[in-house]
Amino acid sequence: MKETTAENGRRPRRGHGRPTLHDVAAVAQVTRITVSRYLREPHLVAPETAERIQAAIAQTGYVRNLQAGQLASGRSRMVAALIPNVGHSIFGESIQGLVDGLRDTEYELLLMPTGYSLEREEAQLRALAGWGPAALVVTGRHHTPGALRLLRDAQQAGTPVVEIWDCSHAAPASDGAPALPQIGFDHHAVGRAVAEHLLAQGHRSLAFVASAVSEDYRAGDRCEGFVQAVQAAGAQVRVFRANAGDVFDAGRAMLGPLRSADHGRITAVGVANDQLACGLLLEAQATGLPVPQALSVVGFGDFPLGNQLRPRLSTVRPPREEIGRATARALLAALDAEEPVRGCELPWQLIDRGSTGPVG
Amino acid sequence: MKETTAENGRRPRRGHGRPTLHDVAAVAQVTRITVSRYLREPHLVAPETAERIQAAIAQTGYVRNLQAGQLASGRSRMVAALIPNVGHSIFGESIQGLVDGLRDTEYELLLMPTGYSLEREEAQLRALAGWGPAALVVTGRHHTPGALRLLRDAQQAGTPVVEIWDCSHAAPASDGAPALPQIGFDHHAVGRAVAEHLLAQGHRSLAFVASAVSEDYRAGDRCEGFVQAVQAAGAQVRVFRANAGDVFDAGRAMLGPLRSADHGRITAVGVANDQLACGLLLEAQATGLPVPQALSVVGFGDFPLGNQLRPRLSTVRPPREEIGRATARALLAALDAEEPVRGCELPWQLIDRGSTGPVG
DNA sequence: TTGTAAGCGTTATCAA
DNA sequence: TTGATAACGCTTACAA
Repeated sequence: MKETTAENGRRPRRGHGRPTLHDVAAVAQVTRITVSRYLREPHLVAPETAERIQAAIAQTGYVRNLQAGQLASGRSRMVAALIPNVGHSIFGESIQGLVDGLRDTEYELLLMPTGYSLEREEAQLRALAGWGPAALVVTGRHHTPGALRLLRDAQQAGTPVVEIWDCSHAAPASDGAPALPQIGFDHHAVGRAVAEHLLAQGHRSLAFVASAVSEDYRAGDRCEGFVQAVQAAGAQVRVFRANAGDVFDAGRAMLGPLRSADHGRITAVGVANDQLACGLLLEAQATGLPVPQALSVVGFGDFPLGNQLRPRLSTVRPPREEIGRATARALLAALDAEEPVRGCELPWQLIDRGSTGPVG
Repeated sequence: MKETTAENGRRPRRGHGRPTLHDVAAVAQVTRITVSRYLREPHLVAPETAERIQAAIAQTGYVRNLQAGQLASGRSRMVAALIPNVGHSIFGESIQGLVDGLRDTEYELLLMPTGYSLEREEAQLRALAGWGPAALVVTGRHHTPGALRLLRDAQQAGTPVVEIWDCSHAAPASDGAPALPQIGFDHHAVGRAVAEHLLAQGHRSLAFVASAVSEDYRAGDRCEGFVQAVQAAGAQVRVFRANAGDVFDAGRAMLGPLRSADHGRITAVGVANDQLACGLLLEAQATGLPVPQALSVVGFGDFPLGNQLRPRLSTVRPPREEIGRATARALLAALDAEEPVRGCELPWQLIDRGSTGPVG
């Protein structure tokens, strides 16, 4: 049975009624501080004492109160990560990497979905401030001015802060403040690479299918990079924006407009993500349009489905899981050294499969 | 500029050096408790005082320390949810529902992925105990004995606890303890319904493709229900287990064994999930096997892709998002009333599309 | 409507 | 190796 501070089994007016350090100390016949020390630095406690304390903990069913510990020490063990959509497979693997990297450390991961809304991100950050997280992870480099202020404040107070899934070589913010550390890759470069790959195959009239989620700024960067590379090469490019709703249906629905635009001259298309691209491929299949003979398609994300369709979808494989792992490593290092996070650029890969080919 | 407690700008030996209630109170020329009261119950503070406090908060840049508040009040505002795989679309929507349901309340959601491992679940619960969460959400009704003890202890201490994604009418645990409240549906019944649907179409030789994730007990329940219903009808049934690895490939790889088993007599198959089922459909498409003429296929999950293939995949639509919403509602009600969570069974739906048909 | 006193359960600091 | 003391920042109970 548990020994509780309260006389009867009911919950006391204050506190939770569960055993505290005090209860354990009483049973082990030492003082609270010795028990606390045993929990934090067992080697500083005499073996016999440690044994008594161990027994007392088991007997009382004591559970350490992390809240109180954090208040007293001023250190938090909570790493907060703000992710647009935790259910999205692409972020799911990064989260998995973060979780794996943080496992067996003293830190816990607090995940908050922002639903691709910068306003929600700011609100979450504000709520988070009261929890005093040990470190902050946000997605992307776009934030509201308020959110940016919160992030900078946290950083200046010594909290490691990092932006993931992005790595921009663009100029720093207009206010001259240094950019936050980033762990990810340059989406603009991805867009350029996709375009250059298609241009090298002889395509001169291209298109990009943008995401329906206008606040997916990373997809926006890829689109921009694509467009700039095409224009730099003196070729034609048009941008289409996918509809909201079922993403496969949205992809399917793009085929018609793509075919009829520019008098049917478009021969290659970059797509914001693999799901849209798969929709496009499925529709091409259904209507008998030969891919890549009539239209080359490149997606983004390397979702498993793309490799199942015929032709297989050419795509870009982002370092999905590695972003999470690298973030965990960088955070732990920063926490340990009491330094800012050291950001890094991670490699992505253009995978040329059956859905792309030379003009003709 | 910020007013800090510390004289210089550096971090003090203890504390975080940020403004506290005390600093705000000094500026507003009241005592701490009045500021605290203003934050919790503004209507109990005189309008003029409130105004001064408001200004003082803005001036100092004060952020409430939730940790300290929780320690003092003995109440936590953290709802913890243990989910097998946050990146899985099926759980993603439930999480979204939970988030939506908890938004604009005083509670925060702490998400922890367990990776379908019961051991990890127990470890997470143990770590969580030190945080004193306000409520606990776990996935499914299967837990290690240790985890079950932690859940029961929490429940008895007044913490709302709920199992989601399951709703079993099976007998309670062998130790006679009452089952934990559940919000979800009966997977056994889903398996039975799928089998009965196929039996009603005249199929007499059936199969079930089980998940490669053996710790997905809910898929196991569906399999069991399927098998029992077939056997109860006096028909034949075989169970195949999918390979690990790419889930589409695993589904594809099942077609051969399914066709060759039982001298090629199997005419209908239930599948653990839609991804496997889509793999099966893609392979049938690739090998020219007519579906449903030669083989009827029913999946589970109603993933968007199933509706894109031809024929469209028949499936079961689980109340994905509704589970999250209902959980949030039930938790808030339980927290409010200081009662155990009221579980509930949610409806699912068998969706008959093109991949199933009568024998022949 | 505001204030005083006394914690909440832990840890940092320094002394023994 | 152990302990006494004083925080950490906030809230409850009760008094004025």
